[in-house]
Amino acid sequence: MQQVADRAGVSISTVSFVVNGTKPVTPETRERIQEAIDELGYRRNAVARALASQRSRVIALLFPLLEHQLNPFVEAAATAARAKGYNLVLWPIRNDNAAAEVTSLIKTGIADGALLMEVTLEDERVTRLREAAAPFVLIGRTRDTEGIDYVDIDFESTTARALADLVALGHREVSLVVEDNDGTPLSGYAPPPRVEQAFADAALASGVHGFSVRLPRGPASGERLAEILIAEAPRTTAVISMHRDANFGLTNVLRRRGVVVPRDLSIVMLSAPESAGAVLDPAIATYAQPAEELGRLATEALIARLEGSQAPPTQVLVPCAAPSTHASVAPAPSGRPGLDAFPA
Amino acid sequence: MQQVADRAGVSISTVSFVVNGTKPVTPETRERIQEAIDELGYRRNAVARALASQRSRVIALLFPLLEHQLNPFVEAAATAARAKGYNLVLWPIRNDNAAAEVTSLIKTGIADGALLMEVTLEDERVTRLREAAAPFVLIGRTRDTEGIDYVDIDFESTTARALADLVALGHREVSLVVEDNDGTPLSGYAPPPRVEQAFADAALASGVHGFSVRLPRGPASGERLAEILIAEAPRTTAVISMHRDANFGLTNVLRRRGVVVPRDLSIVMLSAPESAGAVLDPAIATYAQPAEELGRLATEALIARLEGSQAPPTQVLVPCAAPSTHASVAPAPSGRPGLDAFPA
DNA sequence: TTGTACGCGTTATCAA
DNA sequence: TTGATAACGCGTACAA
Repeated sequence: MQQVADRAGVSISTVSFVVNGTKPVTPETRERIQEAIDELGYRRNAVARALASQRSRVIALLFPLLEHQLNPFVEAAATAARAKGYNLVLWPIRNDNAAAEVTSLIKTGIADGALLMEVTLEDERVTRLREAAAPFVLIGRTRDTEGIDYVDIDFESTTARALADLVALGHREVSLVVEDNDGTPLSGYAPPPRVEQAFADAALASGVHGFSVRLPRGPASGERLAEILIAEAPRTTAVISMHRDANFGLTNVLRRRGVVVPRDLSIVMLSAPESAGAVLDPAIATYAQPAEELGRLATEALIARLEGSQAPPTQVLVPCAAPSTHASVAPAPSGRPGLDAFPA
Repeated sequence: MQQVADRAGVSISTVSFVVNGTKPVTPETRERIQEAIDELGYRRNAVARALASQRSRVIALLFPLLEHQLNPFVEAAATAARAKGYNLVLWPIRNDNAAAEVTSLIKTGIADGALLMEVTLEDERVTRLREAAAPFVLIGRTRDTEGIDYVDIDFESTTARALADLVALGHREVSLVVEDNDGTPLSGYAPPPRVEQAFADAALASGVHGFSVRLPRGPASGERLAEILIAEAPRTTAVISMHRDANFGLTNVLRRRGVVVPRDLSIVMLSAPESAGAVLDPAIATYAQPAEELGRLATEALIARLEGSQAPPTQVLVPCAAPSTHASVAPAPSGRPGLDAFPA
């Protein structure tokens, strides 16, 4: 602030008046000050402001820990942070001006570091945080993870595990469905291709015939998936799904045609909330995403950095948990006709 | 801090050493200081600490605004707050020590005010915030709302509306299912009884025969509901559901018995996320809870108070939105046999 | 082991 | 309309 004042040839209070609009200032001096601010990239310090004004400008969102209403990841992160004397502030960020958002976050002193959700392969927020020299931890991974702290779901091992579990039951024709984020704001989101690749690798390694489908989000994709399987992979005896909305439509169509899950077709879900499969009939076996664990690990890793840890990057992959129900999984039916043989 | 120091007969820095464990202090003096702290209820000011130590101890959780991963209410609140220069910090709170939590929140200067989620009829957080003289806004309502700012769902009008919509289609035997939170941490949660009451009133007023069921959470409740309806209210031609988990089981059982939705039975959901009904087959008509609007309104009301507004309390009730699909609703079937007449 | 005093970056009061 | 300066509440060299 003093630097701005010097540069504009005014006193520090005048700068304050301009920044806050507290008192009238001549247009000319206001302009000079604004220039100085821009040139220096000055941002008022939120902490000092809070101390001087006796107002933090922070709103607390009190939520009872008993009922899991919030995203479990967020909840775990908030809890882990508080356990270590930190607070978690929500920072919604529009991708189109990640730059400004991130620098302001750090320069104003609001936060010491950041946790990044929904990381894409090339994530601008990462660039900005690095420039700002602010510690951060990714939930997910960028393409280049050199020297970066992250925690992510171990899609590779989870996919291999899911396939292996099916293979152990005699399945030899397995289909995979993932979400297609192309053309959406989430394009560049890594998990779907990662799982596709892992699926292809694991299928090859275990001599399974793998069939892979990408479908956009939305409930319509379930029925579409059924059609595709019937037309293009009718010998499929098991479906691995990492698609939020496909399962309902899929099971509905199958049921109408007389395909019985799991007798005729096994279905498992990958990396979904634990509760996602429970509502279906039969309950879908779900390799549940370790949301709480990721939230906790990420937060703890970040706090370690904030407290000066110079340890090598935390790069943790957590596999999804094994299904708690197996109602949707059965041994591969021998001699089952192709799905296309069931009545339409 | 000075007061603590005086009372303990030491200097202010010694107090700091004790509070932070920065330097060794004789056990005796430490004890004297601790006593003074307790007696005075001293809590170190987080803002001053942040300024002096150059560390805010705040972690930012960066989430892209594009993908609605978080609770829509929370997201809307965070966004509305930032639009007005405030930040939203997540404050998970255990009901069993709401007192300590809330006072520490305010006394440490971390937050200027609070938003309360999952409000119960007698909510200790409210008592504490009042004592602390901190502005707050409820999402929901306590029993006594005298002078309290709140925004809530208008369960009364939404329930009446839902019933009226069914009545207009000729339904005269309607059943309601709500969640039973008795014996759970959420006991004392107001919405279920409110809706029951509104349902009873509206049924009476419109000459409808209303049947009402309470069931605990969990997927098992859907099948239980079906059994109950078949046994106790077989003439029901429409179900109003404000139960998170009941619909899947209900439709599954009905389908197995040959009951066709909506031909034989109409189903609507009350106060659920907009997407909740879309996954079923047919999609369940949903009176969607106005989560974003509540988040925004609550935040704006709180900020108004923080900025000194002396206006009378904001007490807003927002009805749920009309369903965007009606696939699960049809005119009441005339001459349909009782549900108990369908094959088991 | 304890105390003194300065600095953190603002806001706000009062004077000019 | 602008400037000087005292808070704001704490951390921490440095001194004792």
